[in-house]
Amino acid sequence: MGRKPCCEKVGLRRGPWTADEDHKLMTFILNNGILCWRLIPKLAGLMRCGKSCRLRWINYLRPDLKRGAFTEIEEDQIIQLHALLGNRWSKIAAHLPGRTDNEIKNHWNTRIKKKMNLLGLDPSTHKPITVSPKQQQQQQQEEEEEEEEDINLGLQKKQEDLQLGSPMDLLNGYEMLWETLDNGSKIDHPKTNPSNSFSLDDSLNHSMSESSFQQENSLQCWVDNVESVLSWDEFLPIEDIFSFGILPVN
DNA sequence: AACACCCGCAACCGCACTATA
DNA sequence: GTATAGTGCGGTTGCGGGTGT
Repeated sequence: MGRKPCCEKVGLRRGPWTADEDHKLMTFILNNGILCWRLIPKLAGLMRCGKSCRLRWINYLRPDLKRGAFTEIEEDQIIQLHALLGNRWSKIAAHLPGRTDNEIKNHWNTRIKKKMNLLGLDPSTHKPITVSPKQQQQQQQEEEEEEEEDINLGLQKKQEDLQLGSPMDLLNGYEMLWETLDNGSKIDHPKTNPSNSFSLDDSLNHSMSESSFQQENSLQCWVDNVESVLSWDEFLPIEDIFSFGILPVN
Protein backbone atom coordinates (compact mmCIF):
# COMPACT_ATOMS: atom_id res chain seq x y z
CA MET A 1 0.00 0.00 0.00
CA GLY A 2 1.03 3.59 0.51
CA ARG A 3 4.13 5.03 2.06
CA LYS A 4 5.49 4.54 5.53
CA PRO A 5 4.09 6.73 8.31
CA CYS A 6 5.63 10.17 8.55
CA CYS A 7 6.76 9.63 12.14
CA GLU A 8 6.12 7.65 15.26
CA LYS A 9 4.57 10.13 17.65
CA VAL A 10 5.61 8.10 20.70
CA GLY A 11 8.80 9.30 22.37
CA LEU A 12 9.16 12.41 20.28
CA ARG A 13 9.91 15.79 21.82
CA ARG A 14 7.36 18.59 21.62
CA GLY A 15 7.22 22.20 22.64
CA PRO A 16 9.83 24.93 22.30
CA TRP A 17 13.05 24.14 20.46
CA THR A 18 16.35 24.29 22.31
CA ALA A 19 19.47 25.98 20.90
CA ASP A 20 21.04 22.54 20.57
CA GLU A 21 18.14 21.23 18.50
CA ASP A 22 18.26 24.33 16.31
CA HIS A 23 21.97 23.80 15.83
CA LYS A 24 21.53 20.16 14.84
CA LEU A 25 18.76 20.91 12.37
CA MET A 26 20.53 23.88 10.84
CA THR A 27 23.83 22.03 10.54
CA PHE A 28 22.15 19.10 8.89
CA ILE A 29 20.18 21.12 6.37
CA LEU A 30 23.06 23.42 5.50
CA ASN A 31 25.30 20.41 4.94
CA ASN A 32 22.87 18.11 3.19
CA GLY A 33 19.99 20.21 1.93
CA ILE A 34 16.34 19.39 2.35
CA LEU A 35 15.80 15.82 1.33
CA CYS A 36 12.76 14.24 2.94
CA TRP A 37 11.33 15.82 6.09
CA ARG A 38 10.51 12.39 7.52
CA LEU A 39 14.16 11.39 7.38
CA ILE A 40 15.71 14.66 8.52
CA PRO A 41 15.07 14.29 12.28
CA LYS A 42 16.46 10.76 12.28
CA LEU A 43 19.54 11.67 10.27
CA ALA A 44 20.11 14.86 12.22
CA GLY A 45 19.75 13.08 15.55
CA LEU A 46 16.62 14.90 16.62
CA MET A 47 13.75 13.48 18.63
CA ARG A 48 11.25 15.50 16.63
CA CYS A 49 8.78 14.62 13.91
CA GLY A 50 9.52 15.75 10.38
CA LYS A 51 6.61 18.11 10.41
CA SER A 52 7.97 19.90 13.44
CA CYS A 53 11.41 20.19 11.80
CA ARG A 54 9.91 21.60 8.62
CA LEU A 55 7.98 24.21 10.57
CA ARG A 56 11.01 25.19 12.62
CA TRP A 57 13.15 25.58 9.52
CA ILE A 58 10.55 27.53 7.54
CA ASN A 59 9.45 29.82 10.33
CA TYR A 60 12.67 30.38 12.23
CA LEU A 61 15.93 28.95 10.91
CA ARG A 62 15.81 29.74 7.19
CA PRO A 63 18.75 32.02 6.33
CA ASP A 64 16.68 34.29 4.11
CA LEU A 65 14.26 35.26 6.84
CA LYS A 66 13.83 38.93 7.52
CA ARG A 67 13.81 39.66 11.23
CA GLY A 68 12.30 42.50 13.15
CA ALA A 69 9.07 44.42 13.14
CA PHE A 70 6.94 44.87 10.05
CA THR A 71 7.37 48.22 8.34
CA GLU A 72 4.39 50.37 7.46
CA ILE A 73 5.01 49.58 3.80
CA GLU A 74 4.86 45.88 4.55
CA GLU A 75 1.68 46.33 6.57
CA ASP A 76 0.05 48.18 3.69
CA GLN A 77 1.11 45.40 1.34
CA ILE A 78 -0.34 42.78 3.64
CA ILE A 79 -3.63 44.64 3.82
CA GLN A 80 -3.78 45.06 0.08
CA LEU A 81 -2.85 41.44 -0.57
CA HIS A 82 -5.36 40.25 2.01
CA ALA A 83 -8.05 42.22 0.20
CA LEU A 84 -7.19 40.26 -2.93
CA LEU A 85 -6.31 36.85 -1.57
CA GLY A 86 -8.14 36.56 1.73
CA ASN A 87 -6.61 34.34 4.42
CA ARG A 88 -4.25 32.59 2.01
CA TRP A 89 -1.23 33.46 4.10
CA SER A 90 1.25 31.42 2.12
CA LYS A 91 0.25 33.27 -1.06
CA ILE A 92 0.59 36.58 0.75
CA ALA A 93 3.97 35.53 2.14
CA ALA A 94 5.15 34.71 -1.37
CA HIS A 95 4.95 38.42 -2.16
CA LEU A 96 6.80 39.48 0.98
CA PRO A 97 10.36 38.15 0.74
CA GLY A 98 11.81 37.08 4.06
CA ARG A 99 8.46 36.87 5.80
CA THR A 100 6.71 33.61 6.64
CA ASP A 101 3.04 32.82 6.37
CA ASN A 102 2.92 32.19 10.10
CA GLU A 103 4.52 35.53 10.85
CA ILE A 104 2.13 37.37 8.59
CA LYS A 105 -0.85 35.51 9.99
CA ASN A 106 0.18 36.37 13.54
CA HIS A 107 0.77 39.99 12.64
CA TRP A 108 -2.60 40.18 10.95
CA ASN A 109 -4.45 38.67 13.90
CA THR A 110 -2.66 40.68 16.57
CA ARG A 111 -2.03 44.08 15.00
CA ILE A 112 -3.60 44.76 11.65
CA LYS A 113 -7.08 43.55 12.59
CA LYS A 114 -7.13 45.98 15.50
CA LYS A 115 -5.70 48.75 13.40
CA MET A 116 -8.43 48.29 10.81
CA ASN A 117 -11.14 48.18 13.45
CA LEU A 118 -9.85 51.45 14.86
CA LEU A 119 -10.05 52.87 11.35
CA GLY A 120 -13.64 51.70 11.07
CA LEU A 121 -12.85 49.05 8.48
CA ASP A 122 -14.05 45.48 8.53
CA PRO A 123 -10.90 43.30 8.42
CA SER A 124 -12.66 40.51 6.56
CA THR A 125 -14.33 42.59 3.86
CA HIS A 126 -11.97 45.60 3.93
CA LYS A 127 -14.99 47.84 3.67
CA PRO A 128 -16.11 50.54 6.10
CA ILE A 129 -18.14 49.00 8.88
CA THR A 130 -21.81 49.80 8.30
CA VAL A 131 -24.36 49.56 11.10
CA SER A 132 -28.16 49.50 11.15
CA PRO A 133 -30.00 52.36 12.97
CA LYS A 134 -30.71 49.99 15.86
CA GLN A 135 -27.07 48.99 16.09
CA GLN A 136 -26.10 52.64 15.76
CA GLN A 137 -28.29 53.51 18.75
CA GLN A 138 -26.81 50.67 20.74
CA GLN A 139 -23.32 51.70 19.74
CA GLN A 140 -24.01 55.29 20.79
CA GLN A 141 -25.21 54.10 24.16
CA GLU A 142 -22.10 52.01 24.61
CA GLU A 143 -19.91 54.92 23.62
CA GLU A 144 -21.56 57.12 26.23
CA GLU A 145 -20.85 54.50 28.85
CA GLU A 146 -17.29 54.31 27.70
CA GLU A 147 -16.93 58.05 27.96
CA GLU A 148 -18.01 57.83 31.56
CA GLU A 149 -15.24 55.38 32.20
CA ASP A 150 -12.82 57.62 30.38
CA ILE A 151 -11.91 54.85 27.98
CA ASN A 152 -11.67 57.18 25.03
CA LEU A 153 -8.45 58.54 26.42
CA GLY A 154 -7.01 55.08 26.23
CA LEU A 155 -8.17 54.61 22.65
CA GLN A 156 -6.68 57.93 21.68
CA LYS A 157 -3.39 56.89 23.14
CA LYS A 158 -3.49 53.55 21.30
CA GLN A 159 -4.09 55.35 18.04
CA GLU A 160 -1.14 57.64 18.68
CA ASP A 161 1.04 54.69 19.56
CA LEU A 162 0.19 53.00 16.29
CA GLN A 163 1.05 56.19 14.40
CA LEU A 164 -1.87 55.67 12.07
CA GLY A 165 -2.72 57.57 8.96
CA SER A 166 -6.28 58.74 8.51
CA PRO A 167 -8.93 56.24 7.39
CA MET A 168 -9.17 58.10 4.12
CA ASP A 169 -5.49 57.50 3.45
CA LEU A 170 -6.02 53.77 3.67
CA LEU A 171 -9.14 53.87 1.49
CA ASN A 172 -7.31 55.96 -1.07
CA GLY A 173 -4.57 53.38 -1.00
CA TYR A 174 -7.05 50.69 -2.00
CA GLU A 175 -8.38 52.79 -4.84
CA MET A 176 -4.84 53.36 -6.08
CA LEU A 177 -4.10 49.65 -5.92
CA TRP A 178 -7.14 48.77 -7.97
CA GLU A 179 -6.34 51.46 -10.49
CA THR A 180 -2.84 50.04 -10.83
CA LEU A 181 -4.15 46.55 -11.28
CA ASP A 182 -6.91 47.61 -13.66
CA ASN A 183 -4.42 49.47 -15.81
CA GLY A 184 -2.69 46.17 -16.29
CA SER A 185 -6.08 45.08 -17.72
CA LYS A 186 -5.46 41.58 -16.52
CA ILE A 187 -7.45 41.62 -13.33
CA ASP A 188 -10.95 42.36 -12.12
CA HIS A 189 -11.98 43.03 -8.59
CA PRO A 190 -12.60 39.58 -7.06
CA LYS A 191 -15.68 40.87 -5.30
CA THR A 192 -17.29 42.11 -8.49
CA ASN A 193 -16.15 39.29 -10.73
CA PRO A 194 -15.04 36.36 -8.63
CA SER A 195 -15.26 33.79 -11.39
CA ASN A 196 -13.00 35.66 -13.75
CA SER A 197 -9.65 34.08 -14.40
CA PHE A 198 -6.71 36.44 -14.33
CA SER A 199 -3.00 36.53 -13.92
CA LEU A 200 -3.00 37.59 -10.31
CA ASP A 201 0.65 36.85 -9.72
CA ASP A 202 1.75 38.97 -12.65
CA SER A 203 -0.28 41.91 -11.49
CA LEU A 204 0.85 41.60 -7.91
CA ASN A 205 4.47 41.23 -8.85
CA HIS A 206 4.17 44.36 -10.91
CA SER A 207 2.51 46.37 -8.18
CA MET A 208 4.89 45.10 -5.52
CA SER A 209 8.08 45.61 -7.46
CA GLU A 210 8.01 49.33 -6.79
CA SER A 211 8.59 48.79 -3.10
CA SER A 212 11.52 46.45 -3.30
CA PHE A 213 12.93 45.00 -0.13
CA GLN A 214 16.42 45.35 1.17
CA GLN A 215 17.14 41.66 1.20
CA GLU A 216 20.87 42.15 1.04
CA ASN A 217 20.88 42.87 4.75
CA SER A 218 18.74 39.94 5.84
CA LEU A 219 21.42 37.27 5.65
CA GLN A 220 23.86 39.40 7.60
CA CYS A 221 21.20 40.08 10.23
CA TRP A 222 20.58 36.37 10.53
CA VAL A 223 24.28 35.69 10.85
CA ASP A 224 24.57 38.38 13.52
CA ASN A 225 21.67 36.94 15.47
CA VAL A 226 22.82 33.35 15.36
CA GLU A 227 26.53 33.99 15.78
CA SER A 228 26.19 34.74 19.44
CA VAL A 229 24.54 31.38 20.09
CA LEU A 230 26.17 28.95 17.72
CA SER A 231 29.64 28.00 16.64
CA TRP A 232 30.22 28.57 12.96
CA ASP A 233 33.15 26.17 12.88
CA GLU A 234 30.83 23.30 12.04
CA PHE A 235 29.22 25.00 9.06
CA LEU A 236 30.41 24.71 5.50
CA PRO A 237 31.40 27.81 3.54
CA ILE A 238 28.49 29.32 1.65
CA GLU A 239 29.96 28.30 -1.73
CA ASP A 240 29.96 24.66 -0.63
CA ILE A 241 26.44 24.92 0.64
CA PHE A 242 25.13 26.12 -2.67
CA SER A 243 27.13 23.55 -4.58
CA PHE A 244 25.20 20.97 -2.55
CA GLY A 245 22.10 22.55 -3.97
CA ILE A 246 19.60 23.20 -1.24
CA LEU A 247 16.24 22.39 -2.68
CA PRO A 248 13.68 25.17 -2.70
CA VAL A 249 11.61 25.00 0.45
CA ASN A 250 8.32 25.70 -1.29
C1' DA B 1 6.84 43.36 45.75
C1' DA B 2 3.25 40.41 44.36
C1' DC B 3 -0.39 39.27 41.76
C1' DA B 4 -3.57 39.44 37.76
C1' DC B 5 -4.38 40.41 33.28
C1' DC B 6 -3.16 41.21 28.44
C1' DC B 7 -0.68 40.56 24.27
C1' DG B 8 2.44 38.58 20.89
C1' DC B 9 4.54 34.77 19.07
C1' DA B 10 6.08 29.99 18.46
C1' DA B 11 4.36 25.68 18.00
C1' DC B 12 0.79 22.33 17.45
C1' DC B 13 -3.42 20.32 15.35
C1' DG B 14 -6.26 18.82 11.87
C1' DC B 15 -7.78 19.07 7.30
C1' DA B 16 -7.05 19.10 2.21
C1' DC B 17 -4.49 18.10 -1.57
C1' DT B 18 -0.85 15.46 -3.85
C1' DA B 19 2.14 11.57 -4.53
C1' DT B 20 2.96 6.88 -4.50
C1' DA B 21 2.61 1.78 -3.86
C1' DG C 1 -8.49 2.76 -9.39
C1' DT C 2 -7.91 2.75 -4.57
C1' DA C 3 -5.84 3.25 -0.20
C1' DT C 4 -2.61 5.48 2.38
C1' DA C 5 1.53 8.30 3.39
C1' DG C 6 3.72 12.95 2.65
C1' DT C 7 3.39 17.70 2.51
C1' DG C 8 1.47 22.23 2.94
C1' DC C 9 -1.70 25.36 4.84
C1' DG C 10 -4.87 27.83 7.93
C1' DG C 11 -6.80 27.92 12.51
C1' DT C 12 -6.00 27.51 17.30
C1' DT C 13 -3.58 27.08 21.60
C1' DG C 14 -0.57 27.96 25.33
C1' DC C 15 3.58 29.92 27.15
C1' DG C 16 6.31 33.82 28.47
C1' DG C 17 7.14 38.61 28.85
C1' DG C 18 5.22 43.12 29.63
C1' DT C 19 2.09 46.15 31.93
C1' DG C 20 -1.26 47.62 35.22
C1' DT C 21 -3.15 47.48 39.91
